[in-house]
Amino acid sequence: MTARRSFAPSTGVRAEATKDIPQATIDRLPVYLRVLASLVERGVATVPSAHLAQLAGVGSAMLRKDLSHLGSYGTRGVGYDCDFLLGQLSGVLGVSGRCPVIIVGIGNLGHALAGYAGLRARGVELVGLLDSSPAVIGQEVAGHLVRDIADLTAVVEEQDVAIAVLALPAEHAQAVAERLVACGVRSILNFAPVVLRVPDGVTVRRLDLASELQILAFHGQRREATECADLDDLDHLDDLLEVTS
Amino acid sequence: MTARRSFAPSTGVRAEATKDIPQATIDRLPVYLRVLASLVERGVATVPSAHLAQLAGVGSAMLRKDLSHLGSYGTRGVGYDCDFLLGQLSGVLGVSGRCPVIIVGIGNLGHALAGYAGLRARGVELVGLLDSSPAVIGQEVAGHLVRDIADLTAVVEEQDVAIAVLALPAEHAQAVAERLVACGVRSILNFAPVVLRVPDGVTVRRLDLASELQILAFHGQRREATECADLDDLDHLDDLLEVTS
DNA sequence: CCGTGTGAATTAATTCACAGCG
DNA sequence: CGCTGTGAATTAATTCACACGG
Repeated sequence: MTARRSFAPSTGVRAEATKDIPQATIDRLPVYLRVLASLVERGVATVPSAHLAQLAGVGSAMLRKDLSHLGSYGTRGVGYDCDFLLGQLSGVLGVSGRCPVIIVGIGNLGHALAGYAGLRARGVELVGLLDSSPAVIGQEVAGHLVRDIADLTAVVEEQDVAIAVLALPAEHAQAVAERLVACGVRSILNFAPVVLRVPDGVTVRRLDLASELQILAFHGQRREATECADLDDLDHLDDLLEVTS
Repeated sequence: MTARRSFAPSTGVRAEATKDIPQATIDRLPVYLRVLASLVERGVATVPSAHLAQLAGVGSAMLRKDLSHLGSYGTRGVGYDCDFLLGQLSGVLGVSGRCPVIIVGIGNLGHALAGYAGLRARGVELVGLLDSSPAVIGQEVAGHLVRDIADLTAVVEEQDVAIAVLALPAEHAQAVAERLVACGVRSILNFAPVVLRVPDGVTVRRLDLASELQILAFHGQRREATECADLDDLDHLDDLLEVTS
């Protein structure tokens, strides 16, 4: 057992709320964070909720409600201090300190994920790549040496890994997930198209290309159906006729 | 303008409901679909909601409520016919007919996505790869020739493309999205970390690695916080003590 | 004034609990 | 008798609308 992750971040954001923040809000914070980062980079000092909301693609009321769950960080009549809010959001999300991530499974997808340069800028640090295939072990990918999955425990403890990304075939995902949990990893991002069974207290998020496409297929289909219905609905003509009046 | 997507799928599932199905339900259908496929493959004929729910990682009440939005497809005292339900779900999602997809941006990620073999089995068909870089155009990737993005309109019309996957750098995503919309594509899966601005009637889903990791970071952090609180809460000892009693 | 923060109202999603069918 | 389908109850999320501070 090595030192657990550095306990309290430097910023003044701490236990405060962190609890009872709605999940739906949490899901949107990364978007706000990214938009803020781009504003700061462009030298914008302060931004009103309406503008920030527009950039994030949400309504301004919702944005204000979301932020109100973290505290009162705005100035009435002005808006939010970009720099300050950026720091607050980072703190709440837990990416203001060290946030070490490993990728397990260095196939096509693992390769691509490892090569995604934007991670560091967004507060998470890639600290290890693991695979079981001798064909990959020992290779260097994105500046990291691919290690044997047999070394999993060692890597997790050395680096105090917080999150593991699973980018491996569906049939191995459950077994690897169990090993991760046994090593103490409690957050898993699963790219394999299976539902992982994990004990309480472990958080899993699943990202599945095919599922997303199927959901989009539904919307596409529904749209065609309602378009058909619209042909019966001649109100559209009013818009055209008003031009002549 | 070429023939629009084949109008009505062969199955008896059609306009029926399709409307007023809650979004949260739609988001879960792909999971049910995959679990059912695996049951059918294993020769299971019929499955009760409790079992199906367990495999899908949801509560049985929710599963039944979800299915009830599509119709009454179960048999009381028995459960659901796997084969039949599979067909119904495919129909509702719109993957029982042709569902042609293109990938725009054949970098590391696009490569990996193109190579994902599971798509066909899940009802969507990869029909084209596009990129703007001469270094990639003309190469064969996953059995498809990479075409010039200048041919976008041609490809979309030839193949009657329903969905486009964006796997390109953030700075190009908005421009390409606009071109897609102009070509008539109304469903976009966006892997770039930007919020796309699209007209009403176009559906965009965003998949962002960094955002997902940040959300997991939040949960990891919150867990540590509550664990600390638990140190004050000595009830755990009861469990240990009971062994001796 | 302008824009935040927030109660109150609305709408969506989940869970409960049980009537009723095979 | 077991399991579906569903109203009713609960809980979560979103939107409204406006009081209040800078």
